[in-house]
Amino acid sequence: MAKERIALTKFETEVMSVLWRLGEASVREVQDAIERAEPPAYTTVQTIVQRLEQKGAVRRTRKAGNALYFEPAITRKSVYRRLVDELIDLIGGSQPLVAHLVETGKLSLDDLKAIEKAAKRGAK
Amino acid sequence: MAKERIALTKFETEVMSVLWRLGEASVREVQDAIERAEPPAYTTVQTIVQRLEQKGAVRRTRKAGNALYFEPAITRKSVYRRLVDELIDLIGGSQPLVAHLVETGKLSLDDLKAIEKAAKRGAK
DNA sequence: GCGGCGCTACTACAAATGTAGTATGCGCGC
DNA sequence: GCGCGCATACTACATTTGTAGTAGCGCCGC
Repeated sequence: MAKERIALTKFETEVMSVLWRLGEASVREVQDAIERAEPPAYTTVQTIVQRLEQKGAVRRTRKAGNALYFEPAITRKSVYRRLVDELIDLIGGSQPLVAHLVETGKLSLDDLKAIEKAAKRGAK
Repeated sequence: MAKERIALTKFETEVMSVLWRLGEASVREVQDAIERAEPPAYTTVQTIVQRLEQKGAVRRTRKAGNALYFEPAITRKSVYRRLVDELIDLIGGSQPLVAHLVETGKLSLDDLKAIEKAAKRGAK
């Protein structure tokens, strides 16, 4: 389902997050879903969605009233993978990354155990 | 050692990586240390280093010949923390992040165990 | 059927970022 | 002690990104 060599900016990624969460949304709905101190103007969100459309990251699904609805055209996982890969590359390995998480208290040993268990079950 | 609310771009972060690795380096050395298909021009690297200096991320240490040497003025950890935090925020938690790593094969169960062990020892 | 309102399409623009050129200065080797 | 060459300081510029305004069209309600 697509090669997905699409680079997304921060804000674009944020919009994608909303779409992944909602499955489908109008520009208005995306704007409403973004929580910010200073919320972006409607047209700002619109521009981002348009850019995403040009990049092939979202596609139009339907029209309700005169509003268009959009859905993601790339998977959450593919985008995460890209971001995570970059970070791993920078930090120098996934193990150091996780070690960093533990060190800085972002992740507890219990968390690790939970993940292990889930992984074992999932891998079956 | 500094509040370190410094935002770094991708390229800037790359340069910082070199400096953390080398401890101290001239612009020329940084340029040489960057591996790229198309290596950046000397002055390009120079510009980045200058911007880093303005941001307070690096500082001059000494002069050898007529070349300046620079060293990091912010810690690797503080930058990592920032990047990791952003990613966690986006993905929605550190646990999902690690889960993603395991799922996509970036991290094995053995890695997890190793990290756990190390953490236990370290935390003592 | 028509008017208003919301939505889209298009345009604009400032700041950040990546990339590099030019002018000039200074140190080292001869 | 002088000039060559590398390094610096300054300037420049295209692109990307964030942010938003405006013009105009098409639905829906009346």
